[in-house]
Amino acid sequence: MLDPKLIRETPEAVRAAIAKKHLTVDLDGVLAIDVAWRAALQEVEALRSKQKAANTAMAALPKGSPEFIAKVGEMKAVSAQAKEREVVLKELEEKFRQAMLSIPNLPHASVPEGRTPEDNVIFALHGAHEAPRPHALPHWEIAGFEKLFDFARGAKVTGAGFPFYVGEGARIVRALLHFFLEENAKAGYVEVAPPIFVNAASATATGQLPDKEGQMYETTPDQLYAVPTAEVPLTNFFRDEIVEESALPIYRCAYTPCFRREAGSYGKDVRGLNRLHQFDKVELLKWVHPATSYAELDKLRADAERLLQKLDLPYRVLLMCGGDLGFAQAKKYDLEVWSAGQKRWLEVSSCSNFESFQARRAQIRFRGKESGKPELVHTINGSGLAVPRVLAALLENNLEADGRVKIPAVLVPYFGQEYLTFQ
RNA sequence: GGAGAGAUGGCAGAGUGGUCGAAUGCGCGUGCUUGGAAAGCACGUGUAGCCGCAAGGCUACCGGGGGUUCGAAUCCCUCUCUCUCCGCCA
Repeated sequence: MLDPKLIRETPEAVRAAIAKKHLTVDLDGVLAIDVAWRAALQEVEALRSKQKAANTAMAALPKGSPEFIAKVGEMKAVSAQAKEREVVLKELEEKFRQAMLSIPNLPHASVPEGRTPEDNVIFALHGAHEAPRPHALPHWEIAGFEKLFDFARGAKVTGAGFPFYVGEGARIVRALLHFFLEENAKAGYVEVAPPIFVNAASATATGQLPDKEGQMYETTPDQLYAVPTAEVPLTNFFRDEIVEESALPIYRCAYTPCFRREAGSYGKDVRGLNRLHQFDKVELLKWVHPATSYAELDKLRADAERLLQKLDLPYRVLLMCGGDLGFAQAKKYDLEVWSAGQKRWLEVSSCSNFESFQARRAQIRFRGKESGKPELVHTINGSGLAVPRVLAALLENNLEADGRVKIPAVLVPYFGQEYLTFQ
């Protein structure tokens, strides 16, 4: 959510910033609601003020006195009017809130212009993704793949996109998660194991609601949402709290399974491990002082990159253009790993600065030393990392002539073998 | 799942229809005192919205929502959460 004062005082700047995201918002409509709301508010407050004054006067009068009775009669009318106007005020308030929730975050000045994914800027390229890999295959074509990653039985038991990981398949997933968590701990992120269901208030605070309602699995009858990413419970950890300024920045990481309905996806995107309804991911999250948030974003991105470097996987970093930025992000980098068998880049991490957009929805603040007043923190998050696509790249890039997959040296202590043998 | 008790400011804890944004204590801040500190003393100490150039003013908030009333922290309904006992259970 944006600061209402921002759209009220500098609507043209807001309009221009939203245009950079290639989104359309009825800003004039929002401003009109705002004007009506403020008028109604002043009306109601004047009536309440009248009631309060009468209240004080009546307290001093003898209960049954003629003056008292006259006052009751007089105030009945005021009370009725106040009630009536309050209904109008509440309606406008809700309308305004909904309108504000529908306004996207504004992009940072350093975000490049652009409309589509083709307009994203290649910010960095790491590793020799073009090196010849004569044995590379799309991972789902590797002999024995379906034994370790059993999609057929997953579909039977649950549905498409919910595979079983069996034997070496389960162990390589566990090894990757363990590796990620250990590396992140070394980088200063405190590990958290959060709830994997959240309530509507939490999903609203991070921006999943009302914007992406259909993307989450929802439970009945309790109306909880299966987390699409650990970002949601993690960010909400400090919801409605004021943290110590000296505690900032706060670094946390969490492993959770992630659940996404992925309605509308199709084709090559959903083959094999490319896109699942349930997948494992470690998320990095920071609550930071606004003055440091862009430096902290760069650091978080570097932390995520280091994981790919240690796994010796070629990757690139995209700086997302305005049109490809999400609803809530002010700036975003995507990390994409090279998948030698598919000959394409797979997104394995998305590192974003939300500035105060989530913090305002979630009311996460710190008490500023200077002002003495609560101020909104900035939130930053990114994957570190998402398992299935890293695994896909690892399988494809490291496939050898004999059909085995070489395990990266850093992962061997976690996996316990030097090769994945498909046995 | 059943029965009962409870939810008040940073914390503890009063307050059962009117002058209560809320006693008191603790904590915190500033000042006095001191060689310095402690103690003591004095004053101050919530969040948010609206109006205003400002000084300032007004309004809301006693777990959430709704109701009764001229008037609600206080009465009624409802939801959520916490605690105690019972049941069940990894």
